[in-house]
Amino acid sequence: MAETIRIQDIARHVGQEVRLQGWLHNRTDKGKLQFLQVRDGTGFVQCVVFKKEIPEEVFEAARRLTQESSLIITGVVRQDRRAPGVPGGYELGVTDLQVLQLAQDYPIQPKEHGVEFLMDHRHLWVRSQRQWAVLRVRATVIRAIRDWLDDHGFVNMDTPILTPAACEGTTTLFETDYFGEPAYLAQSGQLYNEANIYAFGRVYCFGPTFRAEKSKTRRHLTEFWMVEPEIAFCDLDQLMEFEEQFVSYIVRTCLEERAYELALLGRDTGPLERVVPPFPRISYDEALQMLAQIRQEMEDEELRELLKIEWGDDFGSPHETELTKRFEKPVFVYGYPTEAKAFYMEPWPGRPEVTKSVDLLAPEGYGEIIGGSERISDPDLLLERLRDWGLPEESFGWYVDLRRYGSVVHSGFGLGVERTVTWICGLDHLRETISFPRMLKRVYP
RNA sequence: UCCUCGGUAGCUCAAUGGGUAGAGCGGCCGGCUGUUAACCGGUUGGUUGCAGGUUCGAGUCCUGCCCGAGGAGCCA
Repeated sequence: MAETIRIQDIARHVGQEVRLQGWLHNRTDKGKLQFLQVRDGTGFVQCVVFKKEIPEEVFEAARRLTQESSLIITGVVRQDRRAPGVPGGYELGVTDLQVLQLAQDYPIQPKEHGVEFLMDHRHLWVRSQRQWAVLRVRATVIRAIRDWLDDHGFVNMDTPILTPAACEGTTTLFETDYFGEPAYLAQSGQLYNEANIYAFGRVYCFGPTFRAEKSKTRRHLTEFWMVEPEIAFCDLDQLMEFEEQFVSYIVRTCLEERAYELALLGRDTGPLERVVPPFPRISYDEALQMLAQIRQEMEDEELRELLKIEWGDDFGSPHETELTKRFEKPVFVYGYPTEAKAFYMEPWPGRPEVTKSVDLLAPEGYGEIIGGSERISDPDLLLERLRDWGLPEESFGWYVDLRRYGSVVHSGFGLGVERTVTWICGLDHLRETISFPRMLKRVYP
């Protein structure tokens, strides 16, 4: 009996009779000649059925196949540059076909659909080529993240998802019942990993993060994945070096391993090829000057209004988008105003109104994919900040403790997986970068 | 929460100034030996988001509501 192979390995079987197990993705019927596009999870391949080459009942079975029917198909692999698929250029000259289930009325057609319809059918939409490509890039991004960190001395140290209070005390949290007490779904593991670095030096947590913000934009999910490395004996400059090496590795891995997928998505990989260290670094103050300049040259009245900003304000999406359009690589913006950032950030030496914080903005208008900072290492300063921010000292007792027993300079950052995948894939909305997105108006399916 | 746009066949959309709701795709039947979202012929298909109002007559005008999309704020 013919060997069962996977489509991704098809190039190694030219001239052999093989079996594929999969689903009918699409078809073209030319009468006595049929083209079946079959997918098996690892790729897409064209299977060609000639009436005169196979028994009548097999030809009839092929003729009656419907979109998404499950099947086992046997045939001889041959090279043909006309054959579409991933990898393209190979097709199967069908000799036998076994239909496992004939699908009825599959709702998603190979044509344009609206977002609402597709999201209602997300459980089926993931089968389509674009979604398949995006989600495979995501898997590669995640593996690249772990590989790089594991190879650079980081210890994976996952942190609790059920937490007693806001880590940063600002954004809205999802509340849940914890045996009669309120508990909240984590929005960051950072504070816990600031404890873990004192045991392991370099650590990272990687998991889902929850924000109950009523954000209704193309760059927000209520449940998203974030990797948060935290590093002992690391200041802001060293942090930026980590970040640019890290991000460059992720991008390069996708270029090397997901070339088919990026091509299928129509991604221009030119801008991604340029993602190599060092990345440009500008201060918040310089960024404000650039924005002022951009505003002056801006013809669009409405956009000019949106780009208004005063010293002390954090950037909004329009600011990030316009800034990053001016750079060919991801760009670091460091030194944000203290009042716009979290309580735990180390003040700039000699400028208490500025923090040793840094965001990494992805180019081509994509904007923030990383937020990070050097953390306060002095216990008295930290206590002062807790008071200034109006946070309950007793809740942060353990956190202040970390500054009492061998405190060291340390830094860390959080990278948003979905935003990174959106950028690498060149998408205009991050909802396609996770298999079942959770958004303001979406918890089904 | 605010601003803008939208909701008509399974899907994507059309329908003059208020006058019998239509096309493509899909499905079904038939044809075709190189298709790439094939093509050709036939056929099937509707509580126009919901409720009320104006009118001889409402997909179209008015009021309220529901749902979705894009953006702002907030953030990764």
